[in-house]
Amino acid sequence: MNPQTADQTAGGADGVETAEAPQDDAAAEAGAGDLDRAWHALQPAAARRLLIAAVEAFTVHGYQATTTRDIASRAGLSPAGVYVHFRSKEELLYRICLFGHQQTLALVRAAAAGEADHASRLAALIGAFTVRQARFHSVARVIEYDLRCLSAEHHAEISELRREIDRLVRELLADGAAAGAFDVPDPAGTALALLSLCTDVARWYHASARRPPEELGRLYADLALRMVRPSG
Amino acid sequence: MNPQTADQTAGGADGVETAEAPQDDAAAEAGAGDLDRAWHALQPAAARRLLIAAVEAFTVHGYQATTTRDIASRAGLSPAGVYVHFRSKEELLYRICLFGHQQTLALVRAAAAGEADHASRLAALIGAFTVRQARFHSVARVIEYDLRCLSAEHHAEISELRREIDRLVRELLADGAAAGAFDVPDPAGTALALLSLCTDVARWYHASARRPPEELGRLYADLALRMVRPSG
DNA sequence: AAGGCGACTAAGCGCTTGCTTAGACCCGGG
DNA sequence: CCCGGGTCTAAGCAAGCGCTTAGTCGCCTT
Repeated sequence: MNPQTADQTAGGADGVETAEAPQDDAAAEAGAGDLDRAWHALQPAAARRLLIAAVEAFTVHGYQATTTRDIASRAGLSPAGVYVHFRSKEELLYRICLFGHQQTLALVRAAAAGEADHASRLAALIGAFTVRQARFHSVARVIEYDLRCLSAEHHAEISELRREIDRLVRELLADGAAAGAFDVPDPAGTALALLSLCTDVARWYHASARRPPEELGRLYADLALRMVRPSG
Repeated sequence: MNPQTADQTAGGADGVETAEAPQDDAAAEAGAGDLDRAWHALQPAAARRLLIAAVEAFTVHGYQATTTRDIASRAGLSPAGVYVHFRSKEELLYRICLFGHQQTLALVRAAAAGEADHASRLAALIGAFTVRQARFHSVARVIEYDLRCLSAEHHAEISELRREIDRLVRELLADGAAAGAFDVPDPAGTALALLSLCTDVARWYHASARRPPEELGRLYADLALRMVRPSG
């Protein structure tokens, strides 16, 4: 339907600019090797290749504007080859969302569990989530942007995972406040803001961003601590 | 963190739940009266009706999945009626993005200019931006989500406006830090985070959110001040 | 060597898309 | 009363969509 520029800008030092170009692959493939490793559990290989191809295509054009022919050709198959492994285009999206959310939830749980005090737990959680959103920004973008294209049933299932992540953050803030470690007048609102901040990384981050994932993770962890820091 | 098909949530007290339904209009039309007032300058009336109809449709389905027939019928016209006023579907999106960004830029400039000290300026800017993103969440969502569907030329033009907003925030942070009012180790990163926070409101906010725009604005302004507050 | 089975393709079906065309309608000025 | 120009519609075109079908290929088992 439309020509288009591959990424949009948020406005920050990282979000801005990227002159027009690399369009498909330079940006997507930087993470594609990582992704192939991270998703190695997905078998058979042709199915995994299709999922990764779908992530690339969805990231660039969005779910709705991506054709199954595009996905198939990125995976080196004919158009009909997709349907050997997946029932429909929507199932590709569903598998991406499901696996992506499961991995994120596991990561966030582990990060929060590995620390002793409330502040370290919050910093670890926000930092780990941010790093993941940046490193796997292609997957993250599909997961965050194209959620609404899922069928009602699949959407409900994924929403459950998202609520679980939300619950984790909110409880951490409430516990920290109860223990006197945090000053949080509005725990629900603050949890919302923190997750929103991490989520939105998927929108503006791109492979050539000048800020590496780890540095962004440290920045966001610091900002999170500032948001809950007692004032005195 | 998420309910249903029509809109998605980020996860907080506001984002969650809204049982499945009103889909098209109940949610969109709450703000549509506001929008008709806010966009009254756009003439002729049929063109404005089409733009508002396009905002509604794009918000619900996204630009790519919206048909020109849907837009036309929401505006009470036949499919061909669109092309009397606009060259193409993309021009509708462009006009929405252009007008929306111009209004946001003007609002943000005015908010920052109306205050004396650095902290008040920051709070006013973030608060005003947040309130606008929440109140006109339909427009905001189109503007933030569907940017990439613009033609390369139009995309570049809108990006210029976005960079201007970014510059405003970054300079405010730098000035405040120079004057000793703020503690900001990473002004560019913090500006990015602040704008990202406001931008993302468009993703999760919906008309029936339990938190009214003004309350969210106060929360976000407070969080912004906490992010830059000197630690002593 | 024969048979069976999953992976894959060439071709194409039915449908929807953005947009065009030819013409009907409305309304104010002569 | 007629005309001219802007507004709008009914009908439809070419292109592209998701997905199916019928059949081929190549590997594994026996």
